[in-house]
Amino acid sequence: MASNAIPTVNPSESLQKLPSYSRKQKSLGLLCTNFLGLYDREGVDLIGLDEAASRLGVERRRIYDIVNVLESIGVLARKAKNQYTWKGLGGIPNALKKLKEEGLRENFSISNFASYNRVSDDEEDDEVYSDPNMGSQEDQSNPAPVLKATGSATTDNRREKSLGLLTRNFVKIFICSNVSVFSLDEAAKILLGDGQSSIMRSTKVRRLYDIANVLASMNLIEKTHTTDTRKNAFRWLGLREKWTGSVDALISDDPKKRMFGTEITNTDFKRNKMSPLVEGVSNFNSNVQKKSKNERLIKELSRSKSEQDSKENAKSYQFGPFAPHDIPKDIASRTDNRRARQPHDWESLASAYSPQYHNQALRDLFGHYSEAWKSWFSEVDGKSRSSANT
DNA sequence: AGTTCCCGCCATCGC
DNA sequence: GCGATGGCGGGAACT
Repeated sequence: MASNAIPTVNPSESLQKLPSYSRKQKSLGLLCTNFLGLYDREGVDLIGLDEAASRLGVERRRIYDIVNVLESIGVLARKAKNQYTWKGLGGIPNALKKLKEEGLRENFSISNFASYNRVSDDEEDDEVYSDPNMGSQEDQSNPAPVLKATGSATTDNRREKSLGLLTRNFVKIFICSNVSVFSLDEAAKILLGDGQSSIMRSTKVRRLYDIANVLASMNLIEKTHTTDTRKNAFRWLGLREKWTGSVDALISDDPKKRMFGTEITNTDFKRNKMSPLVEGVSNFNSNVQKKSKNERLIKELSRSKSEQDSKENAKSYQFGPFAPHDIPKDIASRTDNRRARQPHDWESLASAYSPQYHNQALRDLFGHYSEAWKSWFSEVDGKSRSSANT
């Protein structure tokens, strides 16, 4: 009930005219991008949540959000209170592979989810649990019990709704079905198990937006719309030719496609009120701009990119932003990738998969990932080839 | 007006 | 208790 307090505007700031609040600058997607830009580098092993929060200039609460989905994707692993182990982007392939196996073992294999099957979930970290599969008479009988009304196991109940679990299930929907486009509403419907609708689904959808935004920032999925309806939806991109055209991402003008860490996440004001002082932000900025040995590489990349720039517009597809960081602003905002919705030719894209690094530096940078990518790609992403669906 | 989704209150968890 | 987590939904930005 007691809704938020009143705006409480600091008099000294009131004259700042309440600058145009930009929601985009505070998005989870951008935060995720910056987060990766900050930690996706050699030497990173442990990550403290407090540190991350201050360096990124955001509240701790937001760190929990992205960390939970990143963990589901295999980028991080919880180590202790307030501390995570950095596994890196290279951890994604295995995580997805594992999710697919789990998903197939569960009801996620149902194509199209014609009959939305309930999706209860309960495995934690593989071991410990004796049999998450096999027998299956535990509770398979009931059509769609979902959510135990009883507050018995509050812990389970809570975990059942966790962002992490939701993330994993969301990913499974894509990975395990032969459908690559889902609206969040559909996804919520599937994950909630047919039955009830109401506000419960809208809450779910809100969470899915959060998740989708960070996954989208990593180009694991992208925004589109269902063909039939004009309804907004997300398409699974998976890893694909992630590294092939990294240069694109490096100099992309689109925030969402820009490489990690190229833009500050927050400005000093909040939605209503103004924060007293930017402390964390200035701190963050200096960190992001920290001199990097990659800087030279970046320049080089942008150069080689411009050479083949012209032909790029035609079938341009934004490749993953999995790239280094600390790119100079002027370079970052150089090109105009204001491309219109390109007619996705996923068939050829998939079959045309062939890592072509533009130079030695890039190869060095991404080389250690390529193997895992390739092996994973042919396996997990195989479905996308046979179903150029919609 | 409908969609997207940030913000932060406050219930729970874990010690 | 108390700090760490993170569910949840109000409501503002965006379309």
